[in-house]
Amino acid sequence: MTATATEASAPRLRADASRNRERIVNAAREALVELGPDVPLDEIARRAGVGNATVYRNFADRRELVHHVACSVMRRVSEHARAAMAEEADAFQAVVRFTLAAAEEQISALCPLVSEHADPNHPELAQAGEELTALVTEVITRAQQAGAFRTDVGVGDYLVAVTQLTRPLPGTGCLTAEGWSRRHLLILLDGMRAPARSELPGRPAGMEDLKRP
Amino acid sequence: MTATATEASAPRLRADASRNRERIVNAAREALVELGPDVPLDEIARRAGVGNATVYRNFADRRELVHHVACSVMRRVSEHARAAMAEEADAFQAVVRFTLAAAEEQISALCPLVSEHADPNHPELAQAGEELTALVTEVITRAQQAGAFRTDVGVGDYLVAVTQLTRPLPGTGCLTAEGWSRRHLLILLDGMRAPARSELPGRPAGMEDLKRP
Amino acid sequence: MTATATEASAPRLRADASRNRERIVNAAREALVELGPDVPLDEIARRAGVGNATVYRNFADRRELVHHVACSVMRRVSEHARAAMAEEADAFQAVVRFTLAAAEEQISALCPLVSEHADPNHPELAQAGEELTALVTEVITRAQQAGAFRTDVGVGDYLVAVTQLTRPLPGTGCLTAEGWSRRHLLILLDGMRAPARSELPGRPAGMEDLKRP
Amino acid sequence: MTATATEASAPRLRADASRNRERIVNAAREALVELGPDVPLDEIARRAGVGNATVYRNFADRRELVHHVACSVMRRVSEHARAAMAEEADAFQAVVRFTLAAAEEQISALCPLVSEHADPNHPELAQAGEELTALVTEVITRAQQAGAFRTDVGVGDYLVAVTQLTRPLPGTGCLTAEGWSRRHLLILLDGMRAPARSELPGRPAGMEDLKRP
DNA sequence: AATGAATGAGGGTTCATTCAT
DNA sequence: AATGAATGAACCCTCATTCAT
Repeated sequence: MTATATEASAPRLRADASRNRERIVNAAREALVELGPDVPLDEIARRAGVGNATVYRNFADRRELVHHVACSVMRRVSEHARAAMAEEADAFQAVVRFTLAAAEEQISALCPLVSEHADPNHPELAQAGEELTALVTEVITRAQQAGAFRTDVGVGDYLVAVTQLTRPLPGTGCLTAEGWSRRHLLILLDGMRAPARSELPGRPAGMEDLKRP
Repeated sequence: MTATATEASAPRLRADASRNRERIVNAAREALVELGPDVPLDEIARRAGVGNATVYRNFADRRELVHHVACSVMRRVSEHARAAMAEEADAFQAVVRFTLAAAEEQISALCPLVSEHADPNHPELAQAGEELTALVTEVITRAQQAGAFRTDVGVGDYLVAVTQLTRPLPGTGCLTAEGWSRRHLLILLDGMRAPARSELPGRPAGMEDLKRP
Repeated sequence: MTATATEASAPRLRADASRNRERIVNAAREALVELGPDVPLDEIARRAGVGNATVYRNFADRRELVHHVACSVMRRVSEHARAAMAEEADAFQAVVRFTLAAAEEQISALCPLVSEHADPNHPELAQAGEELTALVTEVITRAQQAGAFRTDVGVGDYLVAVTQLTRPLPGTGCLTAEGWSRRHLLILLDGMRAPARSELPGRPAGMEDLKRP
Repeated sequence: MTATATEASAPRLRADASRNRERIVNAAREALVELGPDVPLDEIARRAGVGNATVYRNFADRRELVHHVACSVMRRVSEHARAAMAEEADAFQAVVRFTLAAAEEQISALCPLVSEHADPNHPELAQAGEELTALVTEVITRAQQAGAFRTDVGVGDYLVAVTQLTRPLPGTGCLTAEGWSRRHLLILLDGMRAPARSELPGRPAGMEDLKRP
């Protein structure tokens, strides 16, 4: 059994099983963004073109599925951060580019899911989060060091505000992301440019302020 | 006075019944903001300290309860708009004051409810919405005419962006409103000050762009 | 207190209370016939123009209300039996007349109620039933003794068959009684005339066969 | 064979699922006849030996279940009509045989269901009804043409009267069908024999008179 | 005495999850 | 391994009945 050898280390999936897994995660992302966090798992199975039990074979429960969807999105957004820093000469322009790219991934639509419907302490999710966090921090810090980004605005402020502005508009499918959110993000970023036009209450929020007890 | 007028049509409520009705609406607002639009009505009843059927006696179904919660909040926010215009000499400062006051009413938490869980065409709700809309438009327009507010930002832009920034942060109770949203709102408003610091794509969104087919 | 004297013996009702009682019984009969045995008591109260609790003040529960409705109808039908025998010379014609009169009282609509929703052993109901039974038996027996009514058909047969034919036609309000049931009753009665046109299985059913264990 | 054809459109049921479906329909027929049209679906599930949700998997709601029960019974009764005409030489005897056979299927118990608890316009139900109607009309018409059946009694009269006589006696399980209804049906049929023994008010009711607006 | 309001138990229905094929 | 079917828990809502005015 040559196959058995590899199975031991990381139970390597059969080709079709692996394909199913991916289709489920993609279907889940779409369905979650479109129908919200309470979308029936049967609906996800239907979109993926598999039986509902197959979802459970791959993901023990909803939390685990959400977990993988979140990891997947975070990794893609991290890529955007790397690309923005590598390819944009102007530090503030890198912030703008990254912000718009992240918005298109609808990363924010997944935030409600993570906190409520997945375990934020899971190592894999934590690691994807930390990597993303580090990259975002770098993007922002560079712009601040270039004197283009207000220093009374922290990375935590940036992340939460951007997330909020790109969340799907309530009673709609999710159309805002495509249509308006670009305008609103740019307005917000204008407000984040140095010099500051007003005095903010409280202190700049860092990443550590996002942790919840 | 004004309250009595609103409910004048009903044959006059008994003292205790009236108290219950109010407790239910208040419990509903809290629960809706805290647990989201799918909060079980039994939970609302529990918080209000009444049996579940009492909720149904007062409000035929979830839609009707949401309807009343929404009307109630809208009226209070309209009051804030009037006060801001009456008491603030500086036109932009009126925008700031109104924005922060509306945020504290958590009006944004109710938007998802109205669009999905109530009938936006109900006369009472429509009227409350129109009154609020007219007032917000006035607040913004005054600031624009004073040369303090970007003219490439419309009332629709303002409303959606502010709504988004004040929505309860997903997997949390709702704490963001109190804590951070003030900072984010002020940053956004800084981005809305004239002169514009960047060029926005698309056209300013007016109130009419909020209507959905 | 001249009034008090009479109250002692049989707690004589105040004029308005007595009127209410009667209105409730009448509303109940109508509602029961029209909407079926599961009609909400609130609907009966509404039709009677009283509060729902007034129904309970007069009748401890649904069973008791049904009880009184049944007694009331039975007494009226008994009157028809007496009148038919007194005023019809032909014995079979007395059967016909009584049958049609009873049908118009919709007595049959109430049978389902009595057996299921009231206590058939209650003295008052039992007595009304016995009186009615005795009268019907007399009507039938006279016709048999006159040689006009099949002797292989018993009073029990007659009662059940007539009851069935005059029950409200299922998915309708109750229209059959008025419209068609006259025709069907007359056809049935034609089948009951002597001489018999066929041989029936079993034995003639008497009143005693209606009792159920 | 015939059964398979009926359900041919569905992608093919698993053996156990098919068994369950049938058990549910049978349990439903029994329970509906015994407890009436308001029988809790949980009771039906209990009798069928399945969980309540299984009923919903097979039949979207009560209406759909009733629909299938009604179709099933109608088809069986149509068979009786065909058999009676094929095997009985005497035309009136065919009426008698068919009537008793239909009674044993307790078809009448289902009438209240169809009109109120199912969609009488559903194609499948409508077709089953039309087929049955045509067959019954033929059975009666043949007897009339043979001079054995009153011509002042229409098919509509026949159907309604027979239906009423075979309905389960109200506050009882349903025992009357087996026990007494045979006697009453035969008496009624005696009344329908030619020549007529009395003059009926109104006009003979045809099938078209059963339709309701 | 009579009312309007409050209640709790129960039915219909949906959905996450488990089981048998 | 993958599927379709089965399940029970939870929610919404109604109604008989009791309570406070």
